Amino acid sequence: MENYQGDLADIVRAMSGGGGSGGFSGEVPVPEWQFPVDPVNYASELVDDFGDPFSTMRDPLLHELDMPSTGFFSSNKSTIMMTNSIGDTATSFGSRGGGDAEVRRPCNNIFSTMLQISPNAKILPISLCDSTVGIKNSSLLPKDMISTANTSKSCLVENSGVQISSPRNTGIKRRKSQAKKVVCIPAPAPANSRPSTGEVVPSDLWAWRKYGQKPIKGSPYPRGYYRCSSSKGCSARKQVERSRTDPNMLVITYTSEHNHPWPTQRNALAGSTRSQPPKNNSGSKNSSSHAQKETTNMKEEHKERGENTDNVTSSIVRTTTSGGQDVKEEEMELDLIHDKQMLDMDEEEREREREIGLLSYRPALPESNHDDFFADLGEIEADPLNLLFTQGFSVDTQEREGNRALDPFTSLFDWTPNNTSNTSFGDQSKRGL
DNA sequence: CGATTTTGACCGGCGC
DNA sequence: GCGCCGGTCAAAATCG
Repeated sequence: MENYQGDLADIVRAMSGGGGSGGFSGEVPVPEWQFPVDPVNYASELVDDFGDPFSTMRDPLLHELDMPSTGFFSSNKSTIMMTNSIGDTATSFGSRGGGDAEVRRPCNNIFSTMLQISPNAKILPISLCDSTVGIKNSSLLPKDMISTANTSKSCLVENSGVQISSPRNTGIKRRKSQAKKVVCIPAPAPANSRPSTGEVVPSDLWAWRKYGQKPIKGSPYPRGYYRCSSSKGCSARKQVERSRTDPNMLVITYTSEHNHPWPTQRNALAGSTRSQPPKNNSGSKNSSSHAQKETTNMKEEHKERGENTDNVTSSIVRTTTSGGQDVKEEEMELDLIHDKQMLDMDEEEREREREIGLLSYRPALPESNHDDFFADLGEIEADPLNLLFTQGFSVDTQEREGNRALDPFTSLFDWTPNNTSNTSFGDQSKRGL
């Protein structure tokens, strides 16, 4: 296994090549099956229009996820993208029986696994979460990529845990009868990078102000509560927590809608404007807070277990719900499906799933690079990532240039060295413009 | 000085 | 009714 810089290079190459116009396309042979369909046209199929109450919300992050030419993420509630950690092997998972999932393209990039579910498919996330099912149904998936499936699975299951499985949550949701949208993304930074808060949240164009943090029962990781500060009176909120099953993933739950357009200036800090913990611990607040303990413990735990906390994986699922009763029914149904799938496994399969769950994918990383991965990422940002986000994504560069003024995400991904103050993943200490 | 984070306290729903 | 728990409030600290 290569180190992460190498992996990232692969990722960039793969994505560029996959996009068909990337600068790296000539460097690495890209299998023809990587993009059997035109990415733009393909992505256009993913435009969500299923009556999703959030379809008009246009959350920048989610809009980002919709970026057609990137194939980066998909917020389509009927589409789940699973990616692996190295971007060199991929497959697509179908739901159990393969009936609901239409494998549109096996792909070979960082966002390697993408599948589109028929809008008619009633059961979405859980069935897709079942990595074992995917493995069973996939002849393309090497055994060593099982953990990749698990990474996604963990996330998706986490989604189910956040939004679906918890009876307590169901009560709360029913009480509030609020539509929620759950997004699972790879944690942009290892948990130990911000000891005081535990999380670095990928910023979007909204300005989020953190108004609370709570330890969540059953999860070693606290949950942060953010509200939109772009506009007074905006009721948009989000909750950010690290997936308890996959600490590499962040689960972001969006609640309510923005009642205002996107900020014209990017001052969004995604709830984390300070990259550095307080230098002076002698303040009235004890810096060795619960969150810090948690994240520190998590770091050490991962080290002990030899886990790579910097897994470059991503998985997105958007689950849109509205109305308490529907939510409850959906939750129950999904739980039943998942339980049934578990029951359907033979013992060996269950054992394998348990192993997967415990032993997530572990690329062999030089220990010295472990903690500094995202620092390294920042270093190479001006290189492949810059190319990635300023060029490599552009299947239709001219069109995107033309839309630049209208598309906040062109600036979001504009990680040019001269624009590092706007970078979100690596450095969130910078305030707004 | 304004914006933001931190964090303990408080509130309200739910289950027992 | 009580306790648990998630969500929110708000004062103090911090940062640029």
